[in-house]
Amino acid sequence: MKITKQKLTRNQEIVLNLLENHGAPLKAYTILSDTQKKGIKAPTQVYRALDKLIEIGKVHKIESKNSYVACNISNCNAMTSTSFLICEKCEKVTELEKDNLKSFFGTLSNSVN
Amino acid sequence: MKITKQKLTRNQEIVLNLLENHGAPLKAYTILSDTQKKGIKAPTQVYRALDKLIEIGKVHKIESKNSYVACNISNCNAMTSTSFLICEKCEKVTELEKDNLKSFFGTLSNSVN
DNA sequence: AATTAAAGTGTTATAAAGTAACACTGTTAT
DNA sequence: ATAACAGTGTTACTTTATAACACTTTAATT
Repeated sequence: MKITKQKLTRNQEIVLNLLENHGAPLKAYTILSDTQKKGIKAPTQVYRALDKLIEIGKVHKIESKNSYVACNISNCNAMTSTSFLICEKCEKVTELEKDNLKSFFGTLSNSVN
Repeated sequence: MKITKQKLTRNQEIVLNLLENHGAPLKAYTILSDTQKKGIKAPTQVYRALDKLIEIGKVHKIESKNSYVACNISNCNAMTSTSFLICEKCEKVTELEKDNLKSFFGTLSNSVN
């Protein structure tokens, strides 16, 4: 069975499509204004869609930028342990494959408690 | 020569002392209300102090929590490459020594460009 | 010592980011 | 079919952070 967007609702799909087409992080209010022609009218609608997309791992939030980006890792099913390299000159964002990161932090967290 | 707080200004010291005494992350507006008895009256004053303290490495921002915490690494002089383990149950925050992290990401970023 | 540059201060106002609440609608799932 | 649940649209609001401006302090320079 291939992985599709079928279970996404209208608003969720609008937001995800925008993020995927854009290919770089966007701010919530930019998403709002870029989707108003499609019928999204209030911040709440954007944030609700983002929350769901983040929950299912399709979108990640880049905390340090208050921005949201479509996951570009194929067959991504990790909702957590994401991280990004952000170029301080050109702002280019690169998502890291998370498995190695997860084990990296996993080891550390064991040694801490 | 020992490392002191001498070069900090009044507001910077008020904010740093609060964070150090508290020993856990605080939000900017909590810092504001907790320092009003000491004369700090507006968000700007808190953010300015935080900016400086972050710049010199005495304080780190925890982006995912919009919170600020005093650096607890002795002789810290790293302004970047900090990271934290945050317990999802008790919210306990543990700062990681950054050298290993820095090299971890350093290797990755070389392989990405 | 007088002057100037740089950093910091106090203040008011405002922008940006995110959430609460409520009535309603569509979609499964027994 | 009807209950349970997730999603919608809407208004209002809270939280987080910054802009702008006039003024003061500190240290460095001639």
